[in-house]
Amino acid sequence: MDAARKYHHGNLKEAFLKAARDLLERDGLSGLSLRKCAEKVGVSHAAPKNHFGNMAGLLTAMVTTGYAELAVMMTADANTNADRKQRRDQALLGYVDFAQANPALYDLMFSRDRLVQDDPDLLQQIRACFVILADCSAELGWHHGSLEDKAGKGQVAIWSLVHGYAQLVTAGRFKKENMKGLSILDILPIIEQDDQN
Amino acid sequence: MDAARKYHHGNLKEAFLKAARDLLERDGLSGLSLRKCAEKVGVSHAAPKNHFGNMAGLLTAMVTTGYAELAVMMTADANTNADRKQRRDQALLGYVDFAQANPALYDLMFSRDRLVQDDPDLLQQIRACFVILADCSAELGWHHGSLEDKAGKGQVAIWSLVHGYAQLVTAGRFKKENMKGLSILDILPIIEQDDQN
DNA sequence: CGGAAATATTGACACTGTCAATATGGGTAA
DNA sequence: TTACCCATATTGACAGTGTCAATATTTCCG
Repeated sequence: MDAARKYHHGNLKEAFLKAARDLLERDGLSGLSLRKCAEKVGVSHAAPKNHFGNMAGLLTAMVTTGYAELAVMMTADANTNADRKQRRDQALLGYVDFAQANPALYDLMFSRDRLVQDDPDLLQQIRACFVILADCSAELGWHHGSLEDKAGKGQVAIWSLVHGYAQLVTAGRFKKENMKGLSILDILPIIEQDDQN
Repeated sequence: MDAARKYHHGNLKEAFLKAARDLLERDGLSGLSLRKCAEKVGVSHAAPKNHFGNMAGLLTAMVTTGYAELAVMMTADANTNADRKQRRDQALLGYVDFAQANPALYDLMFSRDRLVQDDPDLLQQIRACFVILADCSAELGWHHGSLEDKAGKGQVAIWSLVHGYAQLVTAGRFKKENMKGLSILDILPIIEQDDQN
């Protein structure tokens, strides 16, 4: 079983995902269609149905790979003997880098009505990213109130902050004069407590 | 010139906006169409073109009213002689309340490829909301670094946090066990510095 | 009263996602 | 090899979509 060349076309599924992603970033979500994907790959217009069922299935599969890549971006360079603070910085920087490199896909990853929200693979990849961010919040000196509150509130806070920042930056909602050479790491120290490491 | 009853239908423009918003929250963005709006209002399928030009025009007009309502939600009860902290809390709570009451519209308000991004009315309403949030950041004890940095970074931080929180909450991305009776005001103290008021 | 302008309708077109029916080819057992 | 099955891909069709040009209708105003 050669995974790359089998059946009629080869691994048409991955070809569709690649074509869809190209179209998504080039023309936006409203410029993406199953028929354009099929034409780009060179197959008939109904071919995607065999692999994804429908449009939501294709988008969900594409978004799932997006979360997997996001996790990679957050954990890159983690093998080096970096300390906890460096790993936290890398995760946050990687998160924002991913959003800026794939703005249309990033938006789609938080869409509420175009995805199969209860897809097991999707939920698993989302959870993996959340775990990485949760570790980040644990590295921060964010703890008010009781200790059992800390984990939940800290995770909510860190995810809210980095997601909001990423989405607003990619949407161009901040004035450039305020963002001159600014990064998520420059925002973080404003609102975090004095680091206790 | 009676603004409410003139020409053939009356103020068809507002009727379209109301119908579109109903459909948006009921069926999601992908379930909204110009033809359904027209049918709901009781006019022909091409009638929206006279008032909005195209679909992006309708969505942009609807989103613009959304930002105006968001500003109202953030400044409600501001006439009472509340102190600065109370007004800040009201703005943040109102922001999240709006998102939870209009989740589909709130998502559309941050869409990147379905709106006329440079529409003057839209930009004005966005800026009005941002100003209110900027005042919130000024009320907070968030200032690291030089004073001239404070305004820009604080605004970026507060908008990132509240937008990320609102979107993730409405998307159901947080576990309910972590959100038990939690509000944006419970998240804020975790990451803000000791209040200096 | 009558023309001009704003507003709404009609009909058409290309495009979309989806489905049923059909065709094609590879894998496998005889 | 041969024959079959099944995954895969194609074809044709359908309802629905946004958009546009041409036309019709109503209101406004001189």
